[in-house]
Amino acid sequence: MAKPVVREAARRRRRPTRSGTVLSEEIIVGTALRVLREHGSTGLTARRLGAALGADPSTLYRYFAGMDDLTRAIGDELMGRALEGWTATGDWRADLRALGRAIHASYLAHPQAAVLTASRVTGRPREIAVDETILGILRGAGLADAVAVGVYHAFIDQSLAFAALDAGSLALTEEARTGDEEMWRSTYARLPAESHPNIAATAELLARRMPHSAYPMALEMLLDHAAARVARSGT
Amino acid sequence: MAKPVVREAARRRRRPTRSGTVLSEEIIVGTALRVLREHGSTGLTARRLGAALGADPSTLYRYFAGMDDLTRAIGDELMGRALEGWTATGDWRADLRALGRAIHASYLAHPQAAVLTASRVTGRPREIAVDETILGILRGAGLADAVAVGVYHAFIDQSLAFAALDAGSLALTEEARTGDEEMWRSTYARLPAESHPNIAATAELLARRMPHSAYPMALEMLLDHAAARVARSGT
DNA sequence: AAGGTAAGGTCAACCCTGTTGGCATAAGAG
DNA sequence: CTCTTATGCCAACAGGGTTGACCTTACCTT
Repeated sequence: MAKPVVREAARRRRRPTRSGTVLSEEIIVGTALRVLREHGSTGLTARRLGAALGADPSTLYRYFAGMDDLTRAIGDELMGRALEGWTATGDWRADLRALGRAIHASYLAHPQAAVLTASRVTGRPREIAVDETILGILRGAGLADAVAVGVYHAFIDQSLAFAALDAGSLALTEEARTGDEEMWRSTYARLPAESHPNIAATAELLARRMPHSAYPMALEMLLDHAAARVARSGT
Repeated sequence: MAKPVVREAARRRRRPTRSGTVLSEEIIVGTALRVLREHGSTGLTARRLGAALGADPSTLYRYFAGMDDLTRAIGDELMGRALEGWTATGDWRADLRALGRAIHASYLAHPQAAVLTASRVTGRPREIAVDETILGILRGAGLADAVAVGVYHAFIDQSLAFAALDAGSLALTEEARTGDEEMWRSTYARLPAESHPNIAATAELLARRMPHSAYPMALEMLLDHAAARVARSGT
């Protein structure tokens, strides 16, 4: 690595780019989110981001080790925003539900960015803060460590996995205006009842439900499971 | 599109490539799976696949509209394999559990391919066959259509979402031998107890559990939920 | 069996991508 | 005020998907 990246905290000199803007990790990540929204999940390129920042593409390598490193920073930003829009109440079940929805919503607020990042563990500070919070809620509810870790694992993986999946269709819909509901109606509703009796019988219900996320339902299932464990540990 | 793709069924002439092999969608998809396994989830390129097939990269465009189209065909292949390794017994709960595990296992058998495809709905024939099967199991169990569609939605999305997530770490581990468990131990176990008391208290449990999939647990939660609905509908 | 049609393999070229080494310049330390 | 060096810029590299033109040969028709 000929050009070692300087940590944001240790950054001293702030030299403006040719177009006048002064860069920072924060500004770069924010601009990357905008570029992703405008150009789709595959539209974030070093050249395009450089142009959006008014800087040479290679300048990015002064702030991130590569596009992959930048991608993880974007993911951490979404995690951070999820935690910002959440406050503890003391009711573990309500808190966990709210946190799950906050994570899901934070990623879905930037579907194109979520597609890139949601299926990756970043190991960055704000993701770790979320993990700490979840474990705190579960242990605070009275679950034994082993059980808390199990529920935590299912919770975070489920939240991220659904965020990635749901963001995928959302981003796709916005990129190519195919209309997902239309796809369901056009593809699935046309299947003959002889070969696909079950799809044919439920085509209308499918078309109405599939464009929406199954995450809320999965989240409630997880909360039910956790509640059962909490009740058992209480006796 | 100057070169319209000929549907596989309508393909008449089978002209061997320069190196002698005769192409087909099946051979291309199979070779793509091999290339993915050998070169990682980002290692499937038109040029590399062409070389592996002993054909010019542009030949691929006679069979698929583009790399994206090929990607969806790969995903459908994995779905097809999942359904092949599954047989109905008549016990809805056992059948659904087995099918979920078959889907999950089929994708994880090709982690690099799964990363590319699991977060996408292909709308291709074998994916539709899986959907039809799931709905058949649930309706056969006696669930009302609206409930069956809801459980189906959660089931298929959960299975695909976890497949994508789990494949991600699996593919990553195989690509860059970083060792995911090591990452957990090195990053999370080092956090000071003052700032991260809950992670610190459960670090060992986390390191042991996080490298494994949370899908089995999530699947059982879904089956419990479905069983409750079946019981209610029976009364 | 001969001939025509076009499917399908090949080639060269296009513009895109991430990334890097060398260079220029100005910010901030002393 | 000077010096160091962080930081922005430039040019270039290898490799990516994709396409239009070309050629060859498998197959259908006669």
